[in-house]
Amino acid sequence: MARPAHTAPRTTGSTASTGADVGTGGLRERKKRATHQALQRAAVSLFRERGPNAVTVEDICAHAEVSPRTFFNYFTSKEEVLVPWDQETITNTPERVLARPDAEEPLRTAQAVLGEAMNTAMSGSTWRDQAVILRENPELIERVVTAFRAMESSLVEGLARKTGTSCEDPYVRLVGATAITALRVSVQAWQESESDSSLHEYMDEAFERLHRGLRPNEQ
Amino acid sequence: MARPAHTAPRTTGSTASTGADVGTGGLRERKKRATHQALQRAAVSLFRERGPNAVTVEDICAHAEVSPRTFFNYFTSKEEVLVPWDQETITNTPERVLARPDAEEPLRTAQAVLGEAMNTAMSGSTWRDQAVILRENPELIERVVTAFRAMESSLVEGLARKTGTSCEDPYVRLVGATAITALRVSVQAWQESESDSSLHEYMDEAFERLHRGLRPNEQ
DNA sequence: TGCATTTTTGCAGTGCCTGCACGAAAAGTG
DNA sequence: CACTTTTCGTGCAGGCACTGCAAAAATGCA
Repeated sequence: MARPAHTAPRTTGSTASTGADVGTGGLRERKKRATHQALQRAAVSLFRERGPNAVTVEDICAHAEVSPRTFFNYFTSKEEVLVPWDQETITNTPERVLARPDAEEPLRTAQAVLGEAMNTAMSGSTWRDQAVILRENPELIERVVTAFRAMESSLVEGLARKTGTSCEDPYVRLVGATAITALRVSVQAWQESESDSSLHEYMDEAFERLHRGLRPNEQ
Repeated sequence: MARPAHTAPRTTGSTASTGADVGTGGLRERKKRATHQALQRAAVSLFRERGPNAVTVEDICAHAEVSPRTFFNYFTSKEEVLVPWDQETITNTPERVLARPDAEEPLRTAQAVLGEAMNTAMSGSTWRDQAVILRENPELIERVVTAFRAMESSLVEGLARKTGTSCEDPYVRLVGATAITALRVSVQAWQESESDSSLHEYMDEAFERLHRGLRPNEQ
């Protein structure tokens, strides 16, 4: 049930984005990135082939050519390979919130910051497949939500600092939680639409509705 | 990971509320209710004593005096004992949505129906303890959210029928998801406040903010 | 009482996930 | 280049959640 902090190889500085910055850091850094990526690629690939239920951690590690034990040095659970954001993006969030204009309404700020975050996520090499897996196995969203919650906290922290209140402030919390929810709904709608339209269009629509107090469309 | 339907004893009609209707139905019905309740009580009680991590299914069953196997005839997971709603409440939801005035805005409808649902939940004998457990172990909320998702679906279905659209309609989905989120935030705030004020006050505040487009308090 | 149905239980098994301790690879040091 | 220190990969041993299956017990009904 509860997942305590694991003994993951610490991320010593520098970006940990999957795609970029490949040559940065020492040998160690590079190897860690390689292992992480290998595991993620293997997992996502197998998940798509057979469906997540039919893939064991052992399978993943066989493909990634590491010991099964190693998997849990990088991910706390089997499903964590599906989270769209890296740690960097999450920890960055408060700063990015503070970087927004002072006069901006919190909901708008959240919209903008989450938009940026999704851009980062979508530039990852496995995003497409991840999206397909989540569409075909909606149950998994529950598990992935843990990562969303981390983002929510980060968002709330930023908003709290920006508005000069605390993270426990009900208003700030509500904005954070609602924004994440809007994101979730948008991603889902976007995935189901097999669409040519971009995720951002769905996000804009959702946030616009929120901003209008969720009133029904006057037509 | 994914939790397929389990082989639970079928709930043949009649309410399954923990407290009320104790004498209804045949011996079988009563015994089933008794077992369910015994398991839930035992689990909640042990969770409070030792913390959920230190309680095994075996422990729970020992206290409830049933076989460990039986636990999973009633609950699909260890944490399911913590969900605040019974199946009845969830399946009822679409009807209750339709019973609301035609002119009412969807967000208001959601607020009203969730309010009723929480009243039912709070009348359960284990609610107080459940609330404490969730407060002390916020990680568990993630798991319990599964049940919230079921409620969300039910809510969306009702709203869709009420407004003459489909369950896939983005607006209806957004309202449902947002309402559940507001509920979650409200419950959390209420729990943390050690308060004399009622949950409904927190819910009203949250929904009012939503209705106003999450704009910051003009002061 | 005898038969059909439902629920409980034991058993055996799969697989996630953990702590621990050891060896190897890499980094820092002189 | 040796020498120490840190970090990472790995094997092992084990706990525990959860599942399907089939026998056994309990209940409902004629």
